Amino acid sequence: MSTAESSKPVNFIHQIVEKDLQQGTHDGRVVTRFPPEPNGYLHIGHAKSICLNFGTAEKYQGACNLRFDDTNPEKESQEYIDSIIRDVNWLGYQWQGEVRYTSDYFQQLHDWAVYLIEQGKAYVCDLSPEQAKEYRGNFTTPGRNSPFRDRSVEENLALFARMKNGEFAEGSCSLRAKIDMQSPNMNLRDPMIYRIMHTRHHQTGDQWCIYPMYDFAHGQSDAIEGVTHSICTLEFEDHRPLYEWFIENLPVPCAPKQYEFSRLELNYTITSKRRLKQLVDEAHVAGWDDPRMPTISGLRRRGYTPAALREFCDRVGVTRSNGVVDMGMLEAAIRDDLDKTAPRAMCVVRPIKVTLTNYPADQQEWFELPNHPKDETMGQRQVPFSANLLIEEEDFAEEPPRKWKRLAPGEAVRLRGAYVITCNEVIKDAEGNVVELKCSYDPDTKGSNPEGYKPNGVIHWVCAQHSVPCEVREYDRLFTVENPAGDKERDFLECINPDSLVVLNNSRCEIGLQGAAVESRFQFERTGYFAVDADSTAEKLVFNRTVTLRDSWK
RNA sequence: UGGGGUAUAGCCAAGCGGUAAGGCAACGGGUUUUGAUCCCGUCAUGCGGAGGUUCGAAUCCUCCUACCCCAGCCA
Repeated sequence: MSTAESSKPVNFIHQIVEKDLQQGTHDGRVVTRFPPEPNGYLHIGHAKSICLNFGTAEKYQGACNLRFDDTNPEKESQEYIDSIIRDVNWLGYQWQGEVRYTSDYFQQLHDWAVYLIEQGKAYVCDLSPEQAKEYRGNFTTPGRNSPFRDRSVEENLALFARMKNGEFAEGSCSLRAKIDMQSPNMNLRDPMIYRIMHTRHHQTGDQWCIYPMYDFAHGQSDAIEGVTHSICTLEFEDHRPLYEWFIENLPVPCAPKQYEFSRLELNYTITSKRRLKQLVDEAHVAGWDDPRMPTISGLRRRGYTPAALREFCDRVGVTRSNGVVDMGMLEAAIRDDLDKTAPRAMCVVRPIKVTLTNYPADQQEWFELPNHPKDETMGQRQVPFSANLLIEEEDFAEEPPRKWKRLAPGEAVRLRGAYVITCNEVIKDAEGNVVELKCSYDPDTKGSNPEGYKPNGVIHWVCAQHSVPCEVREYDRLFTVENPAGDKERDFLECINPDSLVVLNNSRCEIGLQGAAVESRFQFERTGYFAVDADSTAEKLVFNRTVTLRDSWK
């Protein structure tokens, strides 16, 4: 097979980069940037952008900057900055140099605004927000020129200086680029480039009371940093002509190019910052890092690995078409990773007592089980065994359905890594609930099956005394419908899955898990992948179910 | 409604004029002391629709349709 046949397809952004490299555009440099506004926590959609930007730099020996697009201090905070830095780091990417802020460039941006005024390409407009809206026109009606459009350079310079000096109230005037009020592209109808905002900024304090708009800040910041490929999402497509207008009309050091790709959309969840914030603020979840949240920090706490998230982004691909990715793809990615890397252990989530009537009551033995069925480098572990055991409630059925491969009256199953047992007696409480199973074990089945004998199933178990009490949090998808935010009739909050979290307090895991580190991950055999939650204490381990095992039993 | 985009299987996605990759899901079968993993197989005479160009079209042309984005002093 040739390398061409075996190599993975190259996404359209990478095709552009390769062509640029080939033609020597941007002097052969590849510089990207991940530019979040610090107004919320990063979510799975951002992961796609992070992977694309950092991944592109990595692939082509370029560099990627981390820049906070902090032009609107009203919505931003240091908490968000800290969380974003943490999340990008956790995903395993390293940015070039220091973390950058658009606010680092406020002076330069201001000077360029002055430059535009001097060139007669920007003016101070006294139209109120309402009037400006009216003058802008709409899709079918062209806009009209502002009555302040033809102020002299001198007047504009003076007015802009007074804006900057805090002489005007918010909303009383703004600086606008003089482009084309008739343009079919609304972004070109004399866009606002500076507004007055008497708000303290988390980085620059009270230094400024005028702040640049996104359009005026973004491209120029890219240029300042020497960005070559400015990758953003599709909704900024209409902004590209404006992005280019500023680059062409300002004495910027280089000419970055903007490219757009489609946002990641996942079913059974939401990625709107507004709604995620609402879930947190109204306490529908425990916080931004609640394991049910599609945030990076939530996924991390849920037990997802950076490798799985990166693999997922890779599998999803990069295109310009809007689609909705199935949650199953995300789950497949984490299963693939954890199957290879997570040590196995046994944990009985919903215990039911099993007493071995023919096993000496005072006897105890230890079995040696592999930590991984295929990877012997992961070593072995010791698991204690005695006459008093615990098995999973759902592994016993008084009246087993067809093809049942678990325990039932009169039937035998293997206790994983130990003996084959047979259920002889079912003990119930006053309400008729099964509370204990009296079983007998077969000493000849220790470790392996005798000649010609094979029980029809294998179940997990734990020693009643020598096991560790723990709390298990079974997480499921947060919403019951594919597109929670897509229903005009029903608020997304009404679509929250009432069973998205089930807490079990009587679970017991094998002794070796005692003291397991927060964030360590395990496969609880036959039940799923679990990660140790930060809520764990010395007295009680808390496990989060990351994802169940695939279950093909119907 | 003016402008800008996008349509390939249930979902994501390759393809760039030479006869429809791959992944997820699903469905069969094999191995298995996890109903897991792993392995093998099936899954688009078809590329939003209709015309056209061509020996040959998912790829080029024309028209049509559907969906997404834009009328913040948000990003």
